[in-house]
Amino acid sequence: MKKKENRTAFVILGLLSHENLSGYQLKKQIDAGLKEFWSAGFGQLYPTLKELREKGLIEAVTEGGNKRGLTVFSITDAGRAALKEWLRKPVLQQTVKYDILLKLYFGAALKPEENLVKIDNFRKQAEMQMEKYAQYEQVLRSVLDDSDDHTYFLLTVLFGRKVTKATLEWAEESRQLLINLKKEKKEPER
Amino acid sequence: MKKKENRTAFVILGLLSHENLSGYQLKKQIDAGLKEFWSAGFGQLYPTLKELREKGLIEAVTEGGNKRGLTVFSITDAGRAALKEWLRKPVLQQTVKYDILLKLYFGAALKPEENLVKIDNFRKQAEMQMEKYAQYEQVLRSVLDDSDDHTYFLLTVLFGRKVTKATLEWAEESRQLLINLKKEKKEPER
DNA sequence: TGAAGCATGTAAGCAGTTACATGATTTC
DNA sequence: GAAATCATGTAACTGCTTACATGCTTCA
Repeated sequence: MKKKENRTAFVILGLLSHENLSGYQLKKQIDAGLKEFWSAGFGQLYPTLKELREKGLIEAVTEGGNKRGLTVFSITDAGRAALKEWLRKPVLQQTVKYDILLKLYFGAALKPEENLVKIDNFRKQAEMQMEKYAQYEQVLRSVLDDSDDHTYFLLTVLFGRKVTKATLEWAEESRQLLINLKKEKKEPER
Repeated sequence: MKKKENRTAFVILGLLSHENLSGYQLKKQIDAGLKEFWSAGFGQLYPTLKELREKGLIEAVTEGGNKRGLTVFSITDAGRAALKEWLRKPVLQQTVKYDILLKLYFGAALKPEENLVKIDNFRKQAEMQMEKYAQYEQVLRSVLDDSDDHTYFLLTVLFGRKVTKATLEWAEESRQLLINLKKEKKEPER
């Protein structure tokens, strides 16, 4: 049976390639830097850490005199090799599952008004997202020359910004289409 | 324990609200009309159909004189009610997991050239996508007044088109950023 | 002293994927 | 007669989420 790649394992390896971290700190890093396109719970993180350790891809280092149970991990040479191998594998096209599109596809079962509310909520979320991206971008551009990493971080932020902006435009266009649908119902067949 | 909503079940209910279908036909409909934002395998479909039947949300009808084992399903009133209830539930913001962003986030571990190839492959896929969306859009606009459904189908196509176009712009901008990174390496610190 | 945050972990369960098995029908 | 497609289903597994358990530290 073809083994699926556990992407969480590679996210851990990737973050540990930047700096040594504990499980808890990994979670925080993911929530801070990757939350727009990745998420991970403790229930996934801790077992994966254990697995990576057994495979010799990471080690527990517990630096700074073992302050109450904090287990800090570092990546091994084998870990770095595994990370690079994964990074080099071509990215397969994947179906991105959007709940909003799923519900709109069957939208004719509801009134246009109800779908308009859905689109409006989506728009509001996207607007809040845009503000965050603008902040991220500003910060990253100001430290862009400090490290190659920053350019790559910026790429992911730019992606989010562009895509979110596109969804805002879509929301406006969709609003118009649904308003037209409403009008046709009021004055049918002309 | 809070029960997760089995979205595949609602996709089935949604499609059956349009017309009666067998498991095999459902798979084909999903691959044809929803594949840009949803996918489902037989291993998920058949057990879910069984479950929906046990709950009384769908019925086996086997119309047209039972031609060799073809089991056609229809939605019940209870099924329609369940579908509407789900459609009305607000859509929660979800993390959309993009493998390409994950890999680019850790891109500094590779050479800029390798990441450029990644972005270029992504761009090519997006370009092919765009052609499909253009075709879908043309067809749907020509039959827009035939059914309310078509407006809602069009919304999902427009979403795909806008977002894909945004990713194309992003690919171009990203290319430039990585080319700059390459140049800086050749003439460092000036 | 009590809340918030730090820190690690387990158990249960669901969604979804992959591979496999089986056989009928259609088409070249 | 072979290949492609139609058609249904099961078994095994993985990835991930949710809920729960536990205890320490910091700070108002």
